[in-house]
Amino acid sequence: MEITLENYEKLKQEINYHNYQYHVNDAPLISDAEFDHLLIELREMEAVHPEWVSPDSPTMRAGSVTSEKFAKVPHPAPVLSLANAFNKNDVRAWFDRQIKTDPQLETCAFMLEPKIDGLTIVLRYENGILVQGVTRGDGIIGEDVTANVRTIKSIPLRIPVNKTEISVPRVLVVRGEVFMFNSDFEKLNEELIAKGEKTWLNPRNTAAGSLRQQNSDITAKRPLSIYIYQILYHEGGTVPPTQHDRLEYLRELGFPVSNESRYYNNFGAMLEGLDRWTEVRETIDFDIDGVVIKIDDLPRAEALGFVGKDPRGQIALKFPAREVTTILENIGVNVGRTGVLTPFAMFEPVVCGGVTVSKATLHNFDFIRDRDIRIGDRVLIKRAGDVIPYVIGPITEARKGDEKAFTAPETCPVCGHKTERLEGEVAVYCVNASCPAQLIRNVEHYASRGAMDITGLGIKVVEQIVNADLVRDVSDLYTLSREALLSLEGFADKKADNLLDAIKTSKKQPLNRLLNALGIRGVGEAMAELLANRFGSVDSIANAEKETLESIEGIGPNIAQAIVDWFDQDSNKTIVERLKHFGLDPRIEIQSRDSQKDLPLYGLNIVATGTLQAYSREGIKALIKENGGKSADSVSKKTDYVVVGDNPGSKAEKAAKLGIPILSEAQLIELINKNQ
DNA sequence: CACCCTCGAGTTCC
DNA sequence: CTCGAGGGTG
Repeated sequence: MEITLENYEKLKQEINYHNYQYHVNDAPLISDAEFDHLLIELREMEAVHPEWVSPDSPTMRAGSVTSEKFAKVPHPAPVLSLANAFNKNDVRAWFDRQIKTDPQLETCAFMLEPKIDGLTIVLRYENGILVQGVTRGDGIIGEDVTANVRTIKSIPLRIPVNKTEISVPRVLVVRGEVFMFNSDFEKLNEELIAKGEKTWLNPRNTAAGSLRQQNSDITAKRPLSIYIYQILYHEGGTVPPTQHDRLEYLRELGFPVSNESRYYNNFGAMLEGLDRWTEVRETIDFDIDGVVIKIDDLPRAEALGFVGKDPRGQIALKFPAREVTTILENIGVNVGRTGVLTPFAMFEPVVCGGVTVSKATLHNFDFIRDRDIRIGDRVLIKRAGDVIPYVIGPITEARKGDEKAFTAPETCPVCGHKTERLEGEVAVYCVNASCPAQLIRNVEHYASRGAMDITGLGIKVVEQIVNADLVRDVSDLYTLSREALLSLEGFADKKADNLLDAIKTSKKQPLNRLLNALGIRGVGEAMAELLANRFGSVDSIANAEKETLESIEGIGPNIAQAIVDWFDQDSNKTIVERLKHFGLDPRIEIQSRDSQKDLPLYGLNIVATGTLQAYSREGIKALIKENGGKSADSVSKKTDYVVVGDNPGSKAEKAAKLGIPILSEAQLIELINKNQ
């Protein structure tokens, strides 16, 4: 059965009905085996969507749960869930409702706390000794995982940990969230990779799996952490009546308590305080899926009562999910300009990080095999750097058995030619030199921004002119006539003229751009620039010996060979000749190293990131190079400065981590002027 | 030879 | 952004 909320509810009802027939009417309609099968299916759905599980789920019923792994333990007080808010308006509406019930709340104080993406755990202390650790379960009854909980090093086995003067209630039951720090998670996965074992999908997944280990020795090896945030129950002694004092009290007893919680003495301040969390989410070392807003005065909050299972005195402001699951419907294959076949995932559209995504690259066929991704799988998706969708891996627990493995196609999906896998390479190639897909991608690359920068010649138009047989290689672009373009769909005078104009203008592009545009294997923006500065013309590169090329720093035997091979091919010789014939033969003065020496940025590696004000990305790179600096695209230890604009991404973070000085645009210009 | 860095190539959505 | 491959270094 497909995993949808509708099916889930239907299945739940069905099971509850059979349960009733069996236990109440004593007249079962189906066999025990069939009943168990339904339960298993339900549990699979719940494994994928834990958020669907409500107390009326048959899997939550004590005794009916077939999992015999852990003993059932009733909680001393309900372990409640929270109502959700998705924006500040929801928060306001929530508070307005509470004021109606209790007008004196108008001036009340609040706590904001991280809503950690982990697993709720309830810890029971008797006479200061940890006696039991229980999962949340349905909120009424949980599972005894004491042995596993004991292995979490930050959980005190005895309280108070060091301040003996604090009195502890005879029985103290606290609630916390078990999770894994992102850094610990990454380290764990690195170790698994080193051992060649399967990696975990995400910290939450790992924490959940670790806590449900039968063998607590395994749990002990997992770097689990916990933050405590609630006193669920106590017998004897007194506990502070406000949330912020309680957190302080818990901290003094020796419990780990998050440092991110904040106190606000009125609603307006709290509302403003919510803004802080966007940044907190970025910077802290653990995943949070929201902020919990709590009325600080706990007796008052409790007096508000409940909506269903949710206490009215608290609400969770949920962030848009960054990681979501969806069904992998199919795997498609693209053909790149080099002939590389690249698989991509087509999945049921889902909202991830605020936008709907339906496709993501799968990089290569080994990636699919190594992660064991199958068509029909429920897969975990995230937006890498919050932009590009990325398939983390399959949720194997949700498998039903009809998922299909995927293997690299033996023929090109576009031209049908046999594919090949080169020795020692991961990529699978379509080796047909005249594969139309390759031609289209090739022309697209030629016209692209880093290359000849022909505006108006995007993938769609390239497809049109190639399919109409107007262009068989890039040199044909310069033979395009107005009439021919006008015969294409969507082309009128204006569009045709603009395109012809842009093509004509491209004849004046400098040597480095033309070299990049040719699409020689291994020669991109950076290599093209290197070659241009060393050789000065296309001909001089074409005539260069392999050894000469190899002697250049940054060019090794492979790239040197690729360059020689490219210029050896007759079809390419023709292209170069024709381009020259149409007036494309850029030359530049060969640069010696010494001529750069006096420039203000000589010897400096500079990376630009974020949206800049005065310069475009291209512009700032040119500025850096004009002044003798090197402009790279990624930050490393060798980077001297990072120029940061608005909305910087991970590069700015990495720079901060490595202690690399950060410059604004203005500071860069200052640096240039100062050194002149 | 292992490791780090850089580059190239393919990619998503608005 | 991610991955693979090429190049350089200790």
